[in-house]
Amino acid sequence: MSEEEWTIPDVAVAVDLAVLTVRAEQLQILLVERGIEPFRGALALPGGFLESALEDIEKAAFRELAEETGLAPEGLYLEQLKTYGTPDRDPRRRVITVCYLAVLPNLPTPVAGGDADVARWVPVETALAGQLAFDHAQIICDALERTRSKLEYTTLATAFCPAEFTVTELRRVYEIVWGEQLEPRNFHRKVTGAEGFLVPTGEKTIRNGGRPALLHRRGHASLLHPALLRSRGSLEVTA
Amino acid sequence: MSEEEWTIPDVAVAVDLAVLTVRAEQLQILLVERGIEPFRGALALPGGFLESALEDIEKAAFRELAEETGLAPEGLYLEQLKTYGTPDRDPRRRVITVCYLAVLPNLPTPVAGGDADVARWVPVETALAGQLAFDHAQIICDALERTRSKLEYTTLATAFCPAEFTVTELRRVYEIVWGEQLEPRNFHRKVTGAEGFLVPTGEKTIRNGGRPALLHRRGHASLLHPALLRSRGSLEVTA
DNA sequence: ACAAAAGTGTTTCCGTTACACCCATGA
DNA sequence: TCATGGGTGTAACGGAAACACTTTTGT
Repeated sequence: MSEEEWTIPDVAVAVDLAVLTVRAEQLQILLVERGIEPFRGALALPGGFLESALEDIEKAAFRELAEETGLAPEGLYLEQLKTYGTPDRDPRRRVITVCYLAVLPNLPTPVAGGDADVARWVPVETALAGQLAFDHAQIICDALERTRSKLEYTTLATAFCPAEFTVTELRRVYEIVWGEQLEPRNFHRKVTGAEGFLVPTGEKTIRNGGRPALLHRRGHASLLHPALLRSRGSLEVTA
Repeated sequence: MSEEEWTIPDVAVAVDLAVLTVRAEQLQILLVERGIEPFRGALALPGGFLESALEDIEKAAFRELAEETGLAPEGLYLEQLKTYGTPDRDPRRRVITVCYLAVLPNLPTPVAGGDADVARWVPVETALAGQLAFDHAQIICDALERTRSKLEYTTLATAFCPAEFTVTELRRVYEIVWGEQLEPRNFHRKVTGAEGFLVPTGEKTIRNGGRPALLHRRGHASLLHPALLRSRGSLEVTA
């Protein structure tokens, strides 16, 4: 913090959200269609400016999420992703936006409620292929890489699942987010053997057909050790 | 980005720096002594407000670093750490600060030059034991954990070293940052075998006494795979 | 010759990979 | 009884940990 305190530049602070879920066997992201310029008609991340000079940033993220989606934090995972502040990222004025990454289970209530303009789920692949507002394509890429990476060394994958889920459903999350197949046997051994990852409920489900599968809840662990690594065909630089 | 664009709350945007280096066999951090209230006399991270509404955040980080330390980016590593914006973190007004993590080699020029008030290197342990301004203790903890973690799966450790260094010097970086001893033989095999981590210069040095050691430069790789993991006695939650 | 630090070989251990088969249910 | 998905055992492989000895310099 500098000692001098002259003029405070006129900078607007916003919060944007990259909300991910797995729906219809695809990784999808929550996007809104912009109703005004710039980028009118383009898809954008849900978000908005701080409501007051006293609103906490993370609280603002929760608020925006609730406003845009009508979602209460039921099994919600939220973490700060990164702050984007290139001077020209918004043509109207200087805006820096603190972005959050959120992960939700697939919701029975699609995205109703709230004052949601036109918030809707879009497959990530589709989103990145089209025109996105501002630098939101970059933000989505960063959110994607963060998510893929966190699946390796944390228990984040369970945030994509409902409160009770089967090992196979969890494996599908990994496969869909990473875009690669995993050995069912090895995956099963790994996740059931990892201390604090899963807690068997004792119940069974036949919702996927075939032999009934044991149901599990998330365990208390948030870190996974040793990690569950994806095959290194896709070694990109994040650092 | 929200559709509404009413009043923009009056929020000041600052940049703070957690600058780390290894000096005197210790992990040290660059701190300044505050000359004004609040927290007058306390140690704080170097940083300051954006200079204009058009200054890029990362550029501001570089500028503050140069101003406070007189350092030109010579082998400098800089990455965004996290943004801190609790409403009450600064008693004067609402300030959100985008924090950066920087890593430097041990400098011959301690921290002279510039308009540095009283910027000086402080062992991290000492810093955390004392009174720090604002939420800077938390920021330093986050910087520490990020650094320790990045040593595992990236080549960040070389940023602590001068342009040319020995394998043992690199190992000392790991040992000091992680606070644990490493097997010299296994470490040597690992880092010399890792594709793109080190490039032998062919030169030797006797600066550490004993048998002359081969000198190396940083290689092109920024990711380390497989990772070089610390022993899991200290499993803390970051997620 | 000796002290000091750098460099090398090998065995053991643990976790992952790559396999094929049996089990429990609904149709 | 068959189709569908769930669950298990094991051998081979690869990287990491744990170990002691040789090499090259200065003194």
